[in-house]
Amino acid sequence: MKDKKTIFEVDKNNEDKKQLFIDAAICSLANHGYKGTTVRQIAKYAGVTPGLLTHYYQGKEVLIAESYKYLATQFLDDFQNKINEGMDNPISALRGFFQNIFAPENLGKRYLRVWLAFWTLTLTEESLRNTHSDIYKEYTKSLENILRSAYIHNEQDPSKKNLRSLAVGILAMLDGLWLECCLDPDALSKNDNLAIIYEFVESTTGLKIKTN
Amino acid sequence: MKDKKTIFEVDKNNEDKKQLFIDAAICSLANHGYKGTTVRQIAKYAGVTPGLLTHYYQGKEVLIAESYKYLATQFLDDFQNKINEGMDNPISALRGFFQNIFAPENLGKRYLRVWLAFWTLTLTEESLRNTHSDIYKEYTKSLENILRSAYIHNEQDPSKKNLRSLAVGILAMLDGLWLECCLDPDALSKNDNLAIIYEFVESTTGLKIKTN
DNA sequence: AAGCCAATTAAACAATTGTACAATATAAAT
DNA sequence: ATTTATATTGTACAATTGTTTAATTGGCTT
Repeated sequence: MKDKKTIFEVDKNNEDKKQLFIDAAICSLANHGYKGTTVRQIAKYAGVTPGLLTHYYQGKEVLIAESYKYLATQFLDDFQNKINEGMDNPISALRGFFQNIFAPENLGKRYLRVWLAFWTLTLTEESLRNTHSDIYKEYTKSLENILRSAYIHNEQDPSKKNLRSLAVGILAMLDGLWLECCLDPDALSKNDNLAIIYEFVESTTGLKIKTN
Repeated sequence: MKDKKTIFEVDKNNEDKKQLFIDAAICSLANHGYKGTTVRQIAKYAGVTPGLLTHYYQGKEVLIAESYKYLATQFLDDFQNKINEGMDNPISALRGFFQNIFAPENLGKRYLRVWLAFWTLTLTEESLRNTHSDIYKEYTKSLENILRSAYIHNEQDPSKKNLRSLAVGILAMLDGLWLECCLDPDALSKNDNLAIIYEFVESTTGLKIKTN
């Protein structure tokens, strides 16, 4: 199996130059933040000369917007794939989802730098706002589906629950915990976070999540 | 009573110049984001010439760091004051706290711009990280205190609950909902948010929050 | 080999940035 | 009124920014 490329490394030999620039832009955002992500810095990660950027993209801002769409879509796809794989046991799929979020390789300043840059752009570029909105809707919908399956799996009636509110609440708490973790890595350990999430999810959904 | 100044307006006649610059910096961040917050823009909001900034602050970055400390501290103080006032009825104080967060005047892009800029700085400046860490600790502690009081007020035993986990979880969900609200104002209404929060808080704490 | 087209480079552009500094204004103290 | 110290301005500067453009490369077709 191909080893999974992280967003912190760029394959300079990538023949798809448009994708190469996206990889380089994300990598630069992760390592140097929005301010440090200059055309020259992106070009360095791409192993290319600054002037080439405008040959493939209308400009720097457009490239970063495309990078956002790419990364957000990729995250959603990953999520949905993992969920669909584990649909035979929705509860353990849910558990895997939570654990993955707080896995060390998905935390840290470098990830936060990327999302801070994207959120910042969302405030000014309408196309990004629409991208975010679309992805968020699908995200919640997918989580609703797992919850529904989990209820059925437990022979409970999902129709008695407000699945949407549950999904939105859970995602909000995940975002909040993740944000705090990145801002202050010493504040909460992975186990702290999981315990909090499990407790909240069990209380509100009535589903048994924790393993004994 | 003095009308409360928002972070979107600056009193150019303020004789305390150091504070004037802080107000101007925050105002600029709110209206133009980190990228648009130049020394010249800050000076314009302060009604002053760009050169004056280095006379009162070591540089632009230092000023913004000070602005963060000021605003974060102010928010914490406001929170603690309101809580202390309502300590005779902790449950309604809690309710007021929730409602205040999702009041229209505390939402919106302009607020998010400020915090995105600050969070971004937190990733590079250690002093800001410490400020954030300190304030967050006090924030959770205060929320723990309300919860404890609420239990006692209801003649329940607070020692049976993990107050810290509850507080951290609630704050995380608030942050997540607030963030999503700012990024996509159409996604969730104020009532949506409150319903979600109330439901989660009631389920996990066992306290009755909702009004009939 | 010759010619052509796209990819890529290298250099230059004007604009904007944060900051430094000498000149000037202001107010207080003598 | 003169001095002194501080507050403020206006300008200049070097550095960096995103982008443009002419020159150069490299591979493909004929």
